[in-house]
Amino acid sequence: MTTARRSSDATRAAILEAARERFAADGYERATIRAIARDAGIDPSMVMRYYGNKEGLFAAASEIDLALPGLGALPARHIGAVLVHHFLDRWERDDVLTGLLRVGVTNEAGAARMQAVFGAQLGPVALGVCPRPEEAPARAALVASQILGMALARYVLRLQPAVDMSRDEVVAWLAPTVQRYLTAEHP
Amino acid sequence: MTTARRSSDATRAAILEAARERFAADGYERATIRAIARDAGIDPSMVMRYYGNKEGLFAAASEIDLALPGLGALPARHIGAVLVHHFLDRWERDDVLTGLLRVGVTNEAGAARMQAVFGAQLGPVALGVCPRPEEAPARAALVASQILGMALARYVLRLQPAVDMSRDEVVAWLAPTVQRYLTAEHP
DNA sequence: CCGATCGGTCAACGCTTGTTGGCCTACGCT
DNA sequence: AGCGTAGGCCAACAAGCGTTGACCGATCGG
Repeated sequence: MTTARRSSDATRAAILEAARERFAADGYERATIRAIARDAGIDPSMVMRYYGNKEGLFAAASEIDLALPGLGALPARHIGAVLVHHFLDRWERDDVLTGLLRVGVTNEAGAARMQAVFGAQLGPVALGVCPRPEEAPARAALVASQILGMALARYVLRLQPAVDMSRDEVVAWLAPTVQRYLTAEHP
Repeated sequence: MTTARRSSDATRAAILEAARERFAADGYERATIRAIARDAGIDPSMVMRYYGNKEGLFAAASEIDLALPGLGALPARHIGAVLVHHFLDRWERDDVLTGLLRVGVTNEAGAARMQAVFGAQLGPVALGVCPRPEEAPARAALVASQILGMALARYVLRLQPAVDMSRDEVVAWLAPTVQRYLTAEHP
């Protein structure tokens, strides 16, 4: 027994998990392929075999589904609270979003991915509830700015007061903001 | 005439300006000392002479004064709008803040600097206008989250709808949010 | 007029990075 | 039993990085 062998898929998954953690913790440049390979318990060259190059690895590692809840059923007045709550959940479940944010700030491809994710997944929600359809993109961007800003302060920069707030407090403060961005009349 | 000589201070300043631009455009790791030196028109070793090492250069390049306006004189009801307007100005005057944000997301020292800047300069403003003094840090963090979030969307990630909004639109949307975070009763 | 000082270059160092290609070996199939 | 193949390692590559120290010429005070 020199080295334990795994199925190809198991190794792929191990690499992906290690990559997600390292991208989230270190950002794109400082998350080295060598470190990721070490975390996954294999040789760096395996990463190249499975994902082509570093960009390809990041592309695979940053695939994400925000899984925003269906909006039709619930009362339109509570949509702000539901949305904020859901985003906090999503952000704390794993570190894919943190990684995406960290990379998106420095890396062109990361920024593009971020645009795509929020555009495609928050856009429809805004379209569904806002008064005039042509305002939907701007309203979605406003919501994104507040959600991303809180995530930035709380999970990335770790501003002390933002970290100390409870989830309920965050929801209580942010929900009315999001609600207004989505449904209020254009000021 | 082989090479034009400058005063020491002029070169220091040239380096600092080049460093600010590169840090803002590329983040900490990709902003290389060699590239900064090239921009400033000198040899990389001069950067070391003047600023010791890369960390020292960044520390010097990220010194910033938010220059928040005095809050005493103006009517307390307009403080949200004034604050948002001022931040947009400050953000667009030069790229120090963009650089600080870009670096703060990946770099420990950058995050610390960001915490210091916003804590020390936004904190007092919150303390001056919020109902209960012990809530000031949390309120300042909330304001920071919205301001930073908009800066992130507009100047770093460049989400299209956020870029397309006029300054007045941004102020109109964000001012009530900031106003509420600072002065409203704890929800 | 001469020597110190100042602004500046040059060449190299040790190291890390992404990436490549060859080789090895255990396993599954026939 | 024997062979192909899949999973994996190893060693090396070229390039780029931060950083160092020796050297050079202009300038300026005595």
